[in-house]
Amino acid sequence: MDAREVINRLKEHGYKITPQRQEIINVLVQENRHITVEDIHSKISRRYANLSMDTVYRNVGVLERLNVLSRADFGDGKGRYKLVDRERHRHHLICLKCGCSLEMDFCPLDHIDRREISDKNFHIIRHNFEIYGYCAACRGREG
Amino acid sequence: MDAREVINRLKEHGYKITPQRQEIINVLVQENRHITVEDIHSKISRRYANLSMDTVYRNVGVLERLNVLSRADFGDGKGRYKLVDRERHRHHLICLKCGCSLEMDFCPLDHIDRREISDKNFHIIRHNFEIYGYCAACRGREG
DNA sequence: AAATTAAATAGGAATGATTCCTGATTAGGA
DNA sequence: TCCTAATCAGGAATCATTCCTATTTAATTT
Repeated sequence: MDAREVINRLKEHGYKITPQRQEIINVLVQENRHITVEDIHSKISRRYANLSMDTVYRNVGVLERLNVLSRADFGDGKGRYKLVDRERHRHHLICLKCGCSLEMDFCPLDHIDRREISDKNFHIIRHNFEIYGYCAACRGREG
Repeated sequence: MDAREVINRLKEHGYKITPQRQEIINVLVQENRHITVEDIHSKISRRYANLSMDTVYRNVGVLERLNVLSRADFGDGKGRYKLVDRERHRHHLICLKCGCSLEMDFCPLDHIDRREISDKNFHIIRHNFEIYGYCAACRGREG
C-alpha cells in the first residue's frame, strides 16, 4: 500500500490530511515493516520538531480502524504497526532481531476445517497468525 | 494440565513451592481459560490477604518460562494466561466477551507449505495463532 | 480570498500494566 | 533445628498509552 492509497482512504472517510499525518504515513510506507509508535515518532522528530506522541498514537489508531494498518505483538508490551498489503490480508514471518517482516501467502483460515468452528457455534471476529524467529540476515548472530 | 503436574515441573527446575505459588496454580487450574494477572490476584485475595501483584507477575513469568503457561493478547494491553494442554500445543478460539477458550486440533504449521519458509531461510522460534470472536453463550449479546 | 468550524494538534498530566527495589520471611535441604 | 538462597510484601518507579484542554488548522462555504 502506498502513500496515495492511504491518503485516499482517509479522504473517503472524511479525515483531514495534515502534515503530521502525511509524515506518519511516509514513515510507514518507507519502513514497510512492523515498527513501534516510538520508532515513528523519533524518525519524524529528526526533521519535524514538536510532534507529540499523542498525535502518533491518535493517527495510528485512525489508520488501524480504517484497516490500512495492522498490529503485531512481539510480546514486549509495545504495539508494532505495518501497512497492510493491497490485495488481501497477509500474515508474516517476523524477525525478533531486526523487526523486518516477510509476507506469506498462507492464511490459516483458508486451511482450517470450518467444522471445527461451526460445530462450536463460534462467531469469528478476527484472527492472529504470526511466525517469529530470525531472518536470513540475522541468523548466526542470534545469541 | 493439573496442579500436580505444574508443581512437579517447578520442582524439577528447583523452584520452591510456596503457598502463594500453589494458590496461583489453583486458580489457573480452576479457571482453565485466559485470565489476567488482576483476575488471579483478586480471586486469591478474597481468602488470602496480602498477596502482592508483583508475586503474581513473578510467578506468571516463571510458569511462562517453564512453558506451562501460554499468553494471549486480546489487544487491550493486558496479558492473559492459561495453562497449556498436556499433549501438544494447542491453538484456541477465544471469546472476547467472557474470555473462555475452546481448543482446536488445528495448527497452521501443520498445513503451511514449508517452502514458504525455507525459501526465505527463516529460522522459526515460535508462532501465534488465535481466533477471536464470540462463543455460543455470548453470541446475541455482543452489542 | 476571507470567514467559519469541526477536526486535529502540542504539551503535559493521568492512567494502568508491569517491573524494580529493599528489607523481611520462608521452604527445603543439611 | 539451622542455614541460606529463594521468595515475598509493599511501595516506588517505569513505560506504553490515553486523556485533557487550550490553540491551531484543513477544508468548506461565502
